[in-house]
This record gives sequence, C-alpha cells and structure tokens, in this order.
Amino acid sequence: MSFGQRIKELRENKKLLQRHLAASLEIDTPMFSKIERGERKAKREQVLKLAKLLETDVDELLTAWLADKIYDLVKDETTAVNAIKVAETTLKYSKIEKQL
Amino acid sequence: MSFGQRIKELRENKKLLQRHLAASLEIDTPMFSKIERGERKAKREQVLKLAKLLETDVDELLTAWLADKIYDLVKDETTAVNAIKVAETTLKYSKIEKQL
DNA sequence: TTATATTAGTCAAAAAATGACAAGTCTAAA
DNA sequence: TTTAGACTTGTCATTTTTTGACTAATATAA
Repeated sequence: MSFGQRIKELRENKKLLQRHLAASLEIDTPMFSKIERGERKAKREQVLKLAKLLETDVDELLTAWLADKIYDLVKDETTAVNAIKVAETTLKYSKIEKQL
Repeated sequence: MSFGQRIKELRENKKLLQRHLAASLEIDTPMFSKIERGERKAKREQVLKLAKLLETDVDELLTAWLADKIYDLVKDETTAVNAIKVAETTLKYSKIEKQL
C-alpha cells in the first residue's frame, strides 16, 4: 500500500477531513489531496507530523513514504530490479562497516 | 562498485584522461572529476554517452548509476532496508500488471 | 438548490542540481 | 628545484525541479 493510500485510510478511520490535517501541516487542502493521491510527495517532516497526528507508527509511514520515492526513482528503468539489488547489498555492507 | 569507480576503471584501461571524456560530455574537467569520485551525479544521457565512449555495456553502467541514486536516497534512513524491499515488491507487481 | 469536501490546473517561490571558473595539490620529468 | 600536466577543491551563477498558493471545477449530501 502506498503512503498516500495509507494516510487516507488512517485519516478516514479517525473521521478527520483533509482540511484538518492540511491545517496541521500548514499546507492547503488541494496540496494535501495531491499527497494523498500520490500526485505530490510529502516532505520528510510532514511524514513525522502525520504519524503523530494519526497516532500511528512513524517507521511504518516512513517505510511507505521512502518506498514510494524509490519506486518513483526507478520505475521507468529497465535495470530497476538489478539496481535495487545492488543498492541493497551496498547498504548492508555500509551498515557492517559502521559497526567496526 | 560505484558508478564513478567503474568509470574511472574503464577510463584508465583505455588510457584516457579526464579531459578527454569531459570534452566529449561537454563539461569541464573538475565536473568530470566530481562525477568519478561520486561527489556529483551524472545525468542519464551522460551515462549513455559514457557507455559508448568507453565501449562498455550500457545496462551495466545504468545499473551502477541507478544503484548509486537509490543508495543516496535511502542511506540515512533507518527504514532503508524495509523500504527497498517494499519498493522491489511493488515494482515486480507493476511489471506483471503491464503484461496483462 | 446549497453547502461542504475533494480534485484539477496554473503559476510563483523556494530548493536542489548542474555547470563554469579560479585556484589549489600532487606527481613526474627536466 | 622548477615546470608542466593531471586532477581536485571551493565558490558562485544558472538551470531545473519541487513545493505551495490560488482559482476554479467536480462531487456528494442535506
């Protein structure tokens, strides 16, 4: 499930309107609508605020948000799957290095 | 191996200088140097040109280049590994959908 | 209808990426 | 030890992309 879909689901569960959350994020309703539909990407700090406002796990939202960004970056590339695998490997190695 | 490292390796194998490739890409030498060291990212069209100039497989370079971009996007996130997995799954599903 | 919620489209402002330029380091040959 | 060439560093301007506000449109419900 995409970040926007998840936000919408959580918002509706809490019976909140777009304008409520938009106001909390200090953006207008059209902008919030676009974030919910994936037409625009939220900023990282907005994700953090939304996790609080929606009383949900911030890591769950950050994961969905970041996954959207990765997908967006690679979706038109034929080498996407390979590149993701390479990046994942690099990431794991870099984590091991940091432990040393 | 990162994109920059691979470019440098291929360039040195062919006994080319940075200024040769920089000129072909119509950028200056400092800029090329930065791309090789990963301080700046190459543009997609520059990757294509480099594959021709260095007579190497374009998909190999595109993979390394894209992997760098993904790594850059996620490297500071604690949710990086999970997000990558989610993105990979989404990607695979989107490919199946396109086949229908 | 009328009011409210959401979406669509356009444009300006802000932020990030890209590149040029000047000056620096490093190495090897003279 | 100079000199020349290859490469790197730092800074600034330009271009491109992202973000957001605004207006207007659509949809839905009372």
